Amino acid sequence: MRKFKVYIADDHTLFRKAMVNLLGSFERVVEVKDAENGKDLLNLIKYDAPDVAIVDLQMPVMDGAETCEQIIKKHPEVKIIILTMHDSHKYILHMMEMGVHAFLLKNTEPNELEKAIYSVAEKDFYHNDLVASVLRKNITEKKAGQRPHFKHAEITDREKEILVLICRELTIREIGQKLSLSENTVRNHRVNIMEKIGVNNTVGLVKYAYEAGIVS
Amino acid sequence: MRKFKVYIADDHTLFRKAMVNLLGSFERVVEVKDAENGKDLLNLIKYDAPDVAIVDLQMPVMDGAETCEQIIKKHPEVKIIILTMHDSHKYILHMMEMGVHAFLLKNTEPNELEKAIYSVAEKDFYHNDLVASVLRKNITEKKAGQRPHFKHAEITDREKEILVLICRELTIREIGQKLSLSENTVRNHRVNIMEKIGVNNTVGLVKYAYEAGIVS
DNA sequence: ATGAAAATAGTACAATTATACTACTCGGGG
DNA sequence: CCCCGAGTAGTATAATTGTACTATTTTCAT
Repeated sequence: MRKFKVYIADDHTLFRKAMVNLLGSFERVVEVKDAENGKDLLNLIKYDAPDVAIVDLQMPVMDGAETCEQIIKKHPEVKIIILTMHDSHKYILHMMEMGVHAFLLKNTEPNELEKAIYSVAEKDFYHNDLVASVLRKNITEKKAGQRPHFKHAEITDREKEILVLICRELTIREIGQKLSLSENTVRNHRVNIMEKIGVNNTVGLVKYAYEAGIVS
Repeated sequence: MRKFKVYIADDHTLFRKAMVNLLGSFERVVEVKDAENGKDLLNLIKYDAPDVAIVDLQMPVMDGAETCEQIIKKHPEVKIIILTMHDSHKYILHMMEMGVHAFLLKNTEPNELEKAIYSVAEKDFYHNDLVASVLRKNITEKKAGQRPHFKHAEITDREKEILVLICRELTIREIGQKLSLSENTVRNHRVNIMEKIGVNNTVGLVKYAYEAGIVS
């Protein structure tokens, strides 16, 4: 029976440490290390690669998506399990395309996590209801053929910067002043973000920022 | 050396179960029970009261604030520790007034949680940096005397209902239609919410909803 | 039964956001 | 060398939100 090395990245220390405990109690897990953000996780991996990396989607410093992209590029042998609070279909699809190996909500049972670890380590993928529903939704939406298919374009650094300021309750004008930009430019960035993430008002922007871990 | 019974309420099963593990490993904790929301926690307490209840501020069904209010009213002997992801000064002050015994961010170290448990169980309160900063801020704001002092009024059920719909990206008009209300009424509720929580635009509303656990 | 809080509805105007375009510059990859 | 995406800036208009009030009815607790 193979045993596995597992690393976990999450910015909430209490959750992370508690998870380290839990993971350590799994029979086929032999070693657990933890990191408080994506950057630290990458450093750990560079030094000594694990079988499985568990990554919180919501993290500051380097968010889950970027972290996974790096891991997949530099260490394709490491299997990735994404943990997320919100079942945000948007990224899940995007990250499946990137090659992530499993998605779990933070309200799953510990034994499902255990199954998922063994599954990704041995069979490359863990297929659960969450993933199934995302795939199904994707199919039906394609059939309906409504929107221009949803650009899975990443939002750029500049756009992210502006999104952060929007979430600090600044108006377009104030953001323009702060960044020494024309209000029109800021407005354009804002519109571009909204198009990329597929929303059409401020509420959608803020929700995205929360769910992507760009704020708090 | 007294030993303590500790209950925890959190809607994220993985976090909760991991915490049960962690709590069980503390020397002076003899019994741990968990509930996935405020209602269940109250039932547990009614049946057999613990020394300390750890409550997540962000929960559906019955949110942290309401849960604490009930516990304090019906079981004043139970000490309460609030766990929160966001260091939202707003509620912390409000909940301190209610009589909650400690506040911890989810990114504190496990041993701080352990200290906090023993402190609230024996000395009624655990004073940390988070609490200190809230108190300091409260003092300075009072001195500055800017806003009409910030009503710590609870938002009502109707207001909460409307806030939820706002967070579903409905406009005032759509909410009015959905609830069979005049747009003006919805607008008024919206304004009242904003005043109560001390924000002045949509972004603030959505952030509050997230931080209070009213959405996702 | 009486006062307070909550819920309802209104008017009017200011400010901001949302939509829909065009257009120029710059740097990097094919 | 040329194209493309990112970043910048603009115009114009519609829609929605934000502010500031008044006012009536309902509901609930003392």
